[in-house]
Order: sequence, then structure tokens, then C-alpha cells
Amino acid sequence: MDKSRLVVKIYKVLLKAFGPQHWWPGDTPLEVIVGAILTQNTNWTNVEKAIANLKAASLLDAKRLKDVRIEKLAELIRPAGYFNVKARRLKNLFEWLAAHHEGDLDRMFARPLSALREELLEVRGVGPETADSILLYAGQKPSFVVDAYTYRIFSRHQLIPADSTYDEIKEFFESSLPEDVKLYNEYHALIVALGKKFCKPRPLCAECPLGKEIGPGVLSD
DNA sequence: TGCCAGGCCGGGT
DNA sequence: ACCCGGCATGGC
Repeated sequence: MDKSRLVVKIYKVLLKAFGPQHWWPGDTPLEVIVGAILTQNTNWTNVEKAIANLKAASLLDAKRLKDVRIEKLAELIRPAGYFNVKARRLKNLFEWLAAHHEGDLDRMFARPLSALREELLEVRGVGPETADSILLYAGQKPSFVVDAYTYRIFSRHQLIPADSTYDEIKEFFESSLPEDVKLYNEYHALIVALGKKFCKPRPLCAECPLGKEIGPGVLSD
């Protein structure tokens, strides 16, 4: 089976095993962006507490996030962990948004996709996964999101080289799939669902529904 | 109770 | 161009 068909087959296996994930469906784009920063190397349940604090303080607003004192912001997002780092990163992003797009997400997302991705990566605290999460989940742009689970799952199955870079993995998926926002959205969410259950740093491959379909993974990184 | 979570940066080789 | 320590809370 060629690479593209296999990537599509894996999507179908995951969709059948886990069902639609409908990530970030009812949230505003701004809330999605805040979540993308807060969830860096952090459990989503902790992020929800932090976002609830911001919402209660009426701070889920581009201008207010730009202007709020960083100490106050850090205290509110404390449950998300790395709160000093993430407070600085949130302010960096919303200061950049004010300076370059008048604080307006619609203007920002009107930029061409590849140019906007490069510009987001200039913001300190926005790396490739955060940029792609913003583009895909807040902006509905066809930019595939790669994360630690993506690397772990696909490298253990020897579908990508162990020394793949972020951009190489991203290209692996985008070159194998139709350019479809809903598909990219659902595929990444399904990869996370699989990873949480079966693809920890310490492998738990015996019951993995993917392994049953395409053969076992390799029990090491 | 240690391990893990939807990374990223900055300094050192 | 990599490699690694630091950043921090909460759930199981």
C-alpha cells in the first residue's frame, strides 16, 4: 500500500475506533488562540481552569490581554502551569496582534496562509505546533498540526524516520491528504485521542486499535 | 508516588 | 545545527 493510502487508512481506523472528536467547536477564535498557548506541554483540563479564570475576569479580549498587567495575568492562568512563561507569551502574541493587525483576528487571518505562519513564528512563545493550531483551529486554515503523539505513533510504526523534523512530518501528512480543513482538524484530534490511551512515552501497544489494523508498532523510540 | 500532559526558548557545545 | 535544562500545575 502506498504512503497516501496508508495515511488515509489510518485516519479511517482512528475515526472508527474513537469517533468524531469535534475539537474546539463552540469556542471563539480568540479563546482557541489562548488555549493554544496555555496547552503547551500541559493537560487540557488544567487549561480549562485557566480559561475559566480569564473569562470570569472578562479578559478574553484582544485589547485587554494586551493591556493587562503581566502579574495579574500570570496569577489567573496559574492552573495551566508555566504561568510566568505563558503570561509573557500571551502578551507577546496580543501585542504583536495590536501592532500588526489592529488587534483584529479577521484582519490577521486575511493574510496568505504561508506568510501568516512565518509571521506567527516570529512571536516569542509561538512555535510550529502553536502556530499551526492557531491557523487550523482558530482560523480554519488548512495547516496540519504535528505534536509529540504524532511523532511517537508514526515513528514507532516506522512510517516516518526517527529523526524527522516538525516540518517534514507536517509535509508527510499534507502531501498524503486532500487539503481539507475538517479532515486536518479531525485527524490531529484523533491522533491525540490514540496517543493519550496507547502511545505514552512508555509504550502500551498491546491493545492499540491501530496496531490491530496495520501491525504492531516498534516498542521503543 | 512518580509519571505524564495537545512545547518552546536560550545558552552551551 | 543540534542538545539540554528550565519552566509548574494537577490527575491518576
